[in-house]
Amino acid sequence: MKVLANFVQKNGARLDLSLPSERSFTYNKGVNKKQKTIFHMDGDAFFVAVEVAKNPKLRGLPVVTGEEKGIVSALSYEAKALGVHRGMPIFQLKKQFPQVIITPGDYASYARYSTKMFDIVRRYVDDVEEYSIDECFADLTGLDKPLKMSYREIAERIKKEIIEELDLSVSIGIASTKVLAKVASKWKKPNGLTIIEPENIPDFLLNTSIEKVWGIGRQTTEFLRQRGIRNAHDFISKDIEWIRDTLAEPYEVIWHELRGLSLKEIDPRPKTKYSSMQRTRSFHPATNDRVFLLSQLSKHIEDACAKARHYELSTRKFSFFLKTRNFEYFTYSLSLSSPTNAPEIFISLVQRYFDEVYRKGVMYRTTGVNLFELASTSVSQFDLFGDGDRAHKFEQIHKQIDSLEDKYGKKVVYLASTHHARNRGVKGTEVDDLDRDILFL
DNA sequence: TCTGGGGTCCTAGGACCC
DNA sequence: TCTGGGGTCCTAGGACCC
Repeated sequence: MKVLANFVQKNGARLDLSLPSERSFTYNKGVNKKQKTIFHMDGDAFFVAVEVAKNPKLRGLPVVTGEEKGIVSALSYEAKALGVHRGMPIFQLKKQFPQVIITPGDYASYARYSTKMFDIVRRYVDDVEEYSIDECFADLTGLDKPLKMSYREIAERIKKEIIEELDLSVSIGIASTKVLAKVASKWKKPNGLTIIEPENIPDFLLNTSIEKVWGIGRQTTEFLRQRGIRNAHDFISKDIEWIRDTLAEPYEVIWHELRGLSLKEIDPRPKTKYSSMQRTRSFHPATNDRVFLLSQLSKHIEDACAKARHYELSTRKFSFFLKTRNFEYFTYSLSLSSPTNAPEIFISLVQRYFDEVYRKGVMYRTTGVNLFELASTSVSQFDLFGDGDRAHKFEQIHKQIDSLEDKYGKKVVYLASTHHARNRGVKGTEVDDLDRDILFL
């Protein structure tokens, strides 16, 4: 039995394994004064819904997206009703459910619809936190007066406008905290609107199993279940001291939020900056081909660096990893003397240290790279003494290539070390590709 | 020399999310 | 359910310092 690392230090002798004896919970009235009204909205089967909005002939049919990934990444309610589930391999889907319509993901469209959907919310409230492509939070506190509508009416208007203008349906939850608003929006799906009033918190939580709570995942669910905590109400019935002594700090925040005390702020700042970027790819069958694996890593670095340059971000820190057929990770982390976003620098390091993680007899299923601690590329960060000079030259070259590619379309130019990965499985195209592409390094 | 008590900074890796 | 890809945040513990 694996114990969650976060718990290791604290779950010594003093565990209380008993069930909470009292199942009644009284809402803390002191909190009422600063009662907030938090709104959470969640797109219903969003990716697939956009496919249907683009092509209404698909309405009412079992549809999934994710063809290019090889697994079902989103599915319509009709597909779900058949027994299709997220993560199901496409080949298996085809065999088992030949009637299901499979589409490739069209992320540009999803992003467009997402923006439009959030803009409708912004007609009513200025500060909207775009939590993911199909989910947002907003603080509606006090808006009922100036808008001369109840909170329910505001939510109904938003739903109506999204359906009429975008042909999409959403589910909305309203409660006094973000965690509760998430519980509410999940309560009825699709096309739901659920409001949790403070006095109804216990009822909702008694019917919310612990793993459904935002922030409580598989490991913590298992840990809590062993201690008799099955639903969210069991969780909030524990003393705060018990939570503090047994779990890590984020769970204390969840405990308060579930009781109605708002601690998680709405953060409306646009997420244009990334603090890390990663690129990974799995393949099957698993392989031990050293050249192939290196070439995959090269491609990942090239792609991640292209994105980093697009956002004008650089870093000194990066890592690469191989994942074995048995899902074991072997990671190698590196620090440079100065930040860069030139792939040549990272690739030469991967080539140098690859054998620190690679083993001859082992079969690998995934490769990946991670750039982290990304920061704005600053003009004045020349490193005249170290590797920075070399990196700087490459950065200049890439700047030129990037602007060329913007003009003439994507990926005309790529690194020679990536060639193998980009042409895998396409037979008889090698010569053509060499003709068309400019290779360097 | 077999031995402190503390602070800070960094890293690796885990858990979680969609 | 034999498991894709892209993120964020947290924390224990080591390194280093006085």
